[in-house]
Amino acid sequence: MSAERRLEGEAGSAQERLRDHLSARNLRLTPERLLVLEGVLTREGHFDAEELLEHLRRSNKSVSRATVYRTLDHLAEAGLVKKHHFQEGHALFEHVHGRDHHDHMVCDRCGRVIEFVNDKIEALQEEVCREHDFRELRHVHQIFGICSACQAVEKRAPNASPHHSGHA
Amino acid sequence: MSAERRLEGEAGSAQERLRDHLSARNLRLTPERLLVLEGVLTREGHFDAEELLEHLRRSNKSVSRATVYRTLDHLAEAGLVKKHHFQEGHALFEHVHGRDHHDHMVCDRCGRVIEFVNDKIEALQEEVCREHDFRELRHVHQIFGICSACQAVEKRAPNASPHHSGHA
DNA sequence: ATTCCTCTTGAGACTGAGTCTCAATTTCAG
DNA sequence: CTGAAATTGAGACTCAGTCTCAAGAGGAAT
Ligand SMILES: [Zn+2]
Ligand SMILES: [Zn+2]
Ligand SMILES: [Zn+2]
Ligand SMILES: [Zn+2]
Repeated sequence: MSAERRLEGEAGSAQERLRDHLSARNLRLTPERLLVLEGVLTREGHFDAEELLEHLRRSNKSVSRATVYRTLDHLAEAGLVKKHHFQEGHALFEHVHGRDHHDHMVCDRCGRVIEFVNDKIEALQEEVCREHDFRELRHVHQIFGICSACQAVEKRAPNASPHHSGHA
Repeated sequence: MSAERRLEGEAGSAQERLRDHLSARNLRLTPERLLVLEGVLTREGHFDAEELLEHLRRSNKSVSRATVYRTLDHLAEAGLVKKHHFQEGHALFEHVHGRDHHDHMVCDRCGRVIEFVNDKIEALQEEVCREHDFRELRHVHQIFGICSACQAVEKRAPNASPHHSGHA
């Protein structure tokens, strides 16, 4: 299974990174934290904490809710996952270990997520921060609108929408 | 007082816009909704719902919590305010009637909000959308990090934070 | 192995923003 | 006026996330 392979392929260095992050703070790499890391690495796209918790329970790798939340924060600090507050009352995570930075376009109709990177925008952002003596730690850049497919559908049937399943 | 003047100066058209928005949906422009609108227009910068509620109570223009939240959503739909989810569990509003578009930098330490506009970034965004045949309706561009003041504090006392009262 | 100190865990209580319910009230078109 | 439909407020409720704290590791030093 590809998730398993991915885990094997990358787990070594992700674990290493987590271990380094923790030990630098006199924290310990516990079995529970490893279970959460493993769970995170096998999730695709954007997921929330409860979803991860449920996934761990189903796979008989149960970890308490408190530990999941606590560990996700550690992983975020270690730069292994990103935590987004896209909508209210619902933080979403994505694992970013070994992935390049990217931003998102989100279709209001079907929910499709398109990733994009634009080096010029990234550079201009840095410039803006410099101008304000602001030390950037991260950014959220999302463009909402209607994707190509939904525009086509609208043109032909001004009502229906090609319901794109699950968040990407 | 400038807040009063501002209110008089703009209230007419803001009310008008709200009335139009509501009547188009068979909703009513009630005294309560007007109180909330008035409160919103006199707030500076970014504020949260509880702050507004408290403000209304202090000015003897009390409106229930439910109505404040409900009305803020109407105002957002009418394009009179913007609702931001900078941090989790804490929506911030700003009134945008008659204001130009801008994006935000948010300090992780003290919560200060700095507004910025960069025409080049805006243009590049349009370009990215064109490339993907994506029709933009709106965007969220937030840069998180450490503001100038908090950087200074950190340098001198690596712990404390200049708890910035009331978000800017 | 034993000690000792610190970190970690999990169950569940708790918090706080925001929503919902519903009876009483207001609005407004007819 | 009158009545249907919208609105309100008090407070119960939800839900994500945090906190508490007693019990359970980890691990360094002896
Ligand atoms: Zn970016
Ligand atoms: Zn779409
Ligand atoms: Zn912008
Ligand atoms: Zn600051």
